[in-house]
Amino acid sequence: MNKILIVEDDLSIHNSLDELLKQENYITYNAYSGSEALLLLEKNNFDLILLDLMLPGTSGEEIIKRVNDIPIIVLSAKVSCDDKVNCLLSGARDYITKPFRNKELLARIEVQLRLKTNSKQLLKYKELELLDDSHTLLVCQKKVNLTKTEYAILKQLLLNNNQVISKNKLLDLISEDTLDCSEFSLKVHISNIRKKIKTYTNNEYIESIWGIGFKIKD
Amino acid sequence: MNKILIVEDDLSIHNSLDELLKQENYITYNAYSGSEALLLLEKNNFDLILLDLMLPGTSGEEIIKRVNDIPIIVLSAKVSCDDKVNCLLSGARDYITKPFRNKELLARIEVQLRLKTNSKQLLKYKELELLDDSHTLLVCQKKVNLTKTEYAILKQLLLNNNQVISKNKLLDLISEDTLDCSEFSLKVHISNIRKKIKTYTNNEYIESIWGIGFKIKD
DNA sequence: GAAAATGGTTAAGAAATTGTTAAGATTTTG
DNA sequence: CAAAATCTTAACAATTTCTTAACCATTTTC
Repeated sequence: MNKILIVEDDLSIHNSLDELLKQENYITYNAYSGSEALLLLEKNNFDLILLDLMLPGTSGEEIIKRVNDIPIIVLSAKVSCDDKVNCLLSGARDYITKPFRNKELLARIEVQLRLKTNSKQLLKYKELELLDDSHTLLVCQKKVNLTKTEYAILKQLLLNNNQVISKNKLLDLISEDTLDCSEFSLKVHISNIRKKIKTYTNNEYIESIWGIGFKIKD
Repeated sequence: MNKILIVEDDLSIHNSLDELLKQENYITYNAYSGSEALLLLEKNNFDLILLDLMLPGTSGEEIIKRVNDIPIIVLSAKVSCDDKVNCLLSGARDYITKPFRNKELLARIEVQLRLKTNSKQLLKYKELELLDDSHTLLVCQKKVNLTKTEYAILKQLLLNNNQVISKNKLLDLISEDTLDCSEFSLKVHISNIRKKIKTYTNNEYIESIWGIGFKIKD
């Protein structure tokens, strides 16, 4: 679920952008002036900013200088080479001149967001996503809190996707992260993981192989 | 010293690109066909690829699919939206239509190379801002004094924004700034930082990941 | 089809980790 | 050197997680 901030004062452009992005399942935030954008930037963590240059309040160029760690795509009617070069050199990642094709905008947005997620280590399977560096599980893009042991178990199952892991092997694999885990508690943990996954989807993910162990359902 | 591979079969365009880049102190490598490009890619480690689409031998589109870890800027006479979208979605970082201004090309090259080197993030997150020189923290623009150790801890957490840092790793990271910090005192410091942040905002910023460590809340 | 074995769920208490506070030790500053 | 600031330690409280155990469901075996 990527969060995109739209900074644009022209209402009709702003609304059509907003609609377009929502159709693509982005979460949009709306600023109609430069100063409003700066306020939102203080409260939220965005994945991308779409930025008009000619804004009431703080100018787009000013915002580029203030923002450092969030990719910015400039959307501007200014077609001059100098404007482009200025923005790109002062920190913008891309510069698209109006009018533009929606498909191209979406593709260029994808490029920037791809860079973010590419650097992250993740285990993905259908609706499940395990973000290793933030130690979180996303089920249908929604955060689910797992305990240390639950996380370790699910990680091993996903690592050995579609392969059966015996209970003993599983216990062995997670033994670095947790001590004293027995077969008794393993089944409780599995049950708890299933319950947590079930809060956001009806699909079963952990399959029991009778007498042997568990695997991720194909 | 950045190494750029130019993949272009038109001799006059190729040569003028080569000259332009050399003037800017880039090291250029030259491929005049797709297959030649692939050969060079096997032997060398480039920082950037400038890629024409219509090539003898392997096509530009094919090369985009083969290359994964090197930023590609497509330079093409194809102006259609579909061509752009195709390239961008299949892995290119940028797409410039011919003819183009040299200055714009150079700026867009800078953007891609900047991403490589500019991995350090600014220490600003939502309502928090760390002023690196004066050892102060701004919470909602208000000054808060941090001690040396507190500053070091928060700095490491913000540098690894939204990523879990184990307690041991954290202690290791701050060991340059402070000696003898144990897990016992770490939790006291975290508690004190939280208390200080709380004087100006009700938002939680430092999250505990049970059994592992801490991270900045998303 | 009944008995035995395995798997699933639940709840409660045990165990481990984290949070808070205060006091004394240490370091820094004037 | 004394005062102030900072850091560490330790004790206790609060919280989260883990294990145990009982009970029920399902599958296998005989």
